[in-house]
Amino acid sequence: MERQIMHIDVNNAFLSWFAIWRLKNGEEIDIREIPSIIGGDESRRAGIVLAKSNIAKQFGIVTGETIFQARKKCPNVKVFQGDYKIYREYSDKLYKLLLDYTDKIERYSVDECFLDMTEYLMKSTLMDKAKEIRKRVNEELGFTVNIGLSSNKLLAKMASDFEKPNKIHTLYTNEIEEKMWTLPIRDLFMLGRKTVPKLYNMNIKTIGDLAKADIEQLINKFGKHGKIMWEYANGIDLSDVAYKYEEPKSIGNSTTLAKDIQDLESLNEVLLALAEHVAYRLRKYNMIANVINVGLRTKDFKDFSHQGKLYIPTANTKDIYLKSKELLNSMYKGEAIRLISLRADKLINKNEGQISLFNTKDEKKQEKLDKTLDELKEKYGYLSITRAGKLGIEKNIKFK
DNA sequence: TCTGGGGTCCTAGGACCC
DNA sequence: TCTGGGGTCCTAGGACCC
Repeated sequence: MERQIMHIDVNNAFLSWFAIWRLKNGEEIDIREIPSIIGGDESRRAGIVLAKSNIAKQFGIVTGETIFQARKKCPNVKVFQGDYKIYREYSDKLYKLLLDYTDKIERYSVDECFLDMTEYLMKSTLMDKAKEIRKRVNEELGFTVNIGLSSNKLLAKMASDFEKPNKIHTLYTNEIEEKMWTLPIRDLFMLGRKTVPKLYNMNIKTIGDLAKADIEQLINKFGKHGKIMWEYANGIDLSDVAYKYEEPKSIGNSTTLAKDIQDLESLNEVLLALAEHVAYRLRKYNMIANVINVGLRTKDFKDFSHQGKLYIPTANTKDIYLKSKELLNSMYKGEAIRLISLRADKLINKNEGQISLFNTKDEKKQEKLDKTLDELKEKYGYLSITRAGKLGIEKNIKFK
């Protein structure tokens, strides 16, 4: 039976949500009505455009470019910083509203959902439901969404990306040729800045060109990715709406440093702050890590990383810090570093991890210490009590 | 005051084993 | 004498997404 899939995408999510929040908190100006952007912190060298108003878009401002470039295009663009907590709050409101329609909802990101409506339609059509959802989101939550309708996730997602804002589009199999094959290949999901030029060199310029290309040749050149891009171009996607909770496979944090750092001691201090945060998040998920990965970005944007297995899977701050320090020290050759990252990988649920025979007294002590500190963080805020905080480096790093 | 941060998945090559 | 082949695990790097 043909599935009934809906993809919902919040228009200019970060900017719209921040606009509503401001209005609710007594601000007069609706930043959706002026040239405005949500951007990162320029003083911390994180000054990129994260979202833009429709008016800012008319000036040619695009997501991902620097705020510096955005200002050149529109000198009086207003820049706001936004807040992830606010985004989360509105994302949750949307999710709750959608639960009125189906519980088969995949939260693909903070501002995108897939809905499997196959078993929830009764007499009404998918289009009826989409219209109702759009209306209710407008009236009850105060923002707009684009909705894509089709028989699989890929096509629904492509559809929601058509004309914006506040629009509903269909992209059923019989519409692929007319609505999708005419688009340039860069519009196809999963084709990014590295692959598009390669396809151009093969004289594949539209999604239609790709759909009609020789699949064997694509697999030859791109491996598994070649098969997927050919299938997507032909509107083939058998994946299910992943509505069940899934445990994270990795948890990491990274930070762009306010200034390049060129000595190991200082890098180690930043690493401690990262370790503390990553381990804290692991414990909140009740997960333990088998592998630790440390990454560096040099001042000229060269990325490299080292990873290593832990002797015992853990979520202890100290153990994670010591492992990451070992990795950092083995890889660092004195470059000027712009960004440092720490990622806990190959995670398993703590309850699934075998009760370690090697669990030493010291580890139990660490676990207890971490637990105490976590409780204080819950009570008084994350930054109230950090090991790294003592070193005064928190101001270099931003945590939620 | 030029370029975020959090993720997932894939691949190539080396080590090691039989 | 002149160099297998399959399988698995591990690591570094990279592509892509929002």
